[in-house]
Amino acid sequence: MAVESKSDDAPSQPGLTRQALVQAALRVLEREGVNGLSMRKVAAELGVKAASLYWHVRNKEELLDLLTDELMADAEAPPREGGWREQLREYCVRYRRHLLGKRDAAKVVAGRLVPGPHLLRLMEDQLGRLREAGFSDADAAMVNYALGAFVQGFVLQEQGPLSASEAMGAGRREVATAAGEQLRRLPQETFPHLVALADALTGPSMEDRFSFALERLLDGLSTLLEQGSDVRKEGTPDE
Amino acid sequence: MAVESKSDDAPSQPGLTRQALVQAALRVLEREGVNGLSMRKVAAELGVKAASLYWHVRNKEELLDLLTDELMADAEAPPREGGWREQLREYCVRYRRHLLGKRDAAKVVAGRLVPGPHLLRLMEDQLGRLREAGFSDADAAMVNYALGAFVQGFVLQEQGPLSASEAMGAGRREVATAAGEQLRRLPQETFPHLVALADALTGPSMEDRFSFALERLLDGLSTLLEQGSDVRKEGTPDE
DNA sequence: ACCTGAACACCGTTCAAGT
DNA sequence: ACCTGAACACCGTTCAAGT
Repeated sequence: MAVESKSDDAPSQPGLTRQALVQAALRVLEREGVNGLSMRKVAAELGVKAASLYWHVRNKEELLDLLTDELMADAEAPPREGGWREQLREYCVRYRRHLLGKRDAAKVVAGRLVPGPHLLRLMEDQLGRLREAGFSDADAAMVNYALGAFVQGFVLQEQGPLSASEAMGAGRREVATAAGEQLRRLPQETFPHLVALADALTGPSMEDRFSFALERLLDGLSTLLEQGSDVRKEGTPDE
Repeated sequence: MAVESKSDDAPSQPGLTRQALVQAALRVLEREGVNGLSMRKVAAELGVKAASLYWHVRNKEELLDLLTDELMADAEAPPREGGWREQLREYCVRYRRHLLGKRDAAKVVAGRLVPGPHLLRLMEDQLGRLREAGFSDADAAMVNYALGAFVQGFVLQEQGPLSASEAMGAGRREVATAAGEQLRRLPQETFPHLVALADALTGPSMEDRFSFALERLLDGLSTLLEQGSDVRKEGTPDE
């Protein structure tokens, strides 16, 4: 029963830690992108063989879960200044910038709902502000989810290559104007709107598109708050 | 110079077509999911070796681009009934259902902006309705993009495993209530809101979350339409 | 308890060679 | 023009074996 007979003086904790794995994964991600992020490379980054990782982590999925939370480690909540609208806007703008700042972050995070400790910290803060703003508990929870999904979904489009196969080789602007050309060349009779709106469709930057959608969403939340959150009923739209 | 000397009576076009590749890819996707979708399996599905595919397609990315459009082939625009709001709502609801109906569709489509012919058809239709509803050209284009990104982003969360590593083995409801338990167990002092809103956060179904976000967005579009689309200015929020 | 060697069953892609 | 064989350089994961 004397299981702990190892009387080494130095703690000499196992060379590998879950934390170390995640940090290594983070470096590999930054250096090689999500497609280059392999268990073998993470192991190599730690001077160890791939099989070793499986002692600390069930599989790659679990490592990606941990990595997802680590990506949120240095995300910051906005200052508590201005109304709820400014604060929520800043939340989304910062979250977007944060994801854009880490290579392929959206692709790692997307569709991964596991809330790690770092994300919980941010949720706690945002939920507090939503309740203070007057949102009901149910609405606050919904808004919190909606904003997260919104930003993640948006950045995912933004971070993926614009035109897939021809991502490298041409700048974003060039690809966009080329797409505009293509739309304008469509047959007028069957695609009148696409032809007419070619510029409007391909002109705006990702930043523009994000702001647009964000302001619409915030307007929608304004409406919700004005109505009082329990007056609303399904099936009674405005027409 | 007599290049076409093949005088076979039957057209006997090359056994492989891009169309055939895409159809095979679609079947593999449905059968094995996005993780099982490999060039080798697609080739096998066609009774051919993997190397052959590269005659018809630059690489896997290009095949995925084609597949993305094929996934939209049987998507249907909603009936032209009711106001713009009902129609846009139906658009989003149907798009979501359509993606949910095809295995891992969101994961294939997500972040792939290349608009193929099938998507163009839908865009043309939706842009027409947006203009009729009174949206400016610039706004119509933005709304079209925003709705697409919104639904895709949402379904991506929905289609991915709820809790990553433990996706299989427990139903969605079970995982959710377990998550609720976990939230309720957090330290009250540091996470008062998470504890208080544990039910509100984990209770609602994905359907509920989608509807909520969608109605908020539609409310925001209402506001835009009422204001007149060029009155709005940046930097003059409601406080 | 923690790490390795070696293997298994896969990948995407290229390219000379066949027809 | 279209397809194959064979190879290259990888994957994630398992598991007996080492220490």
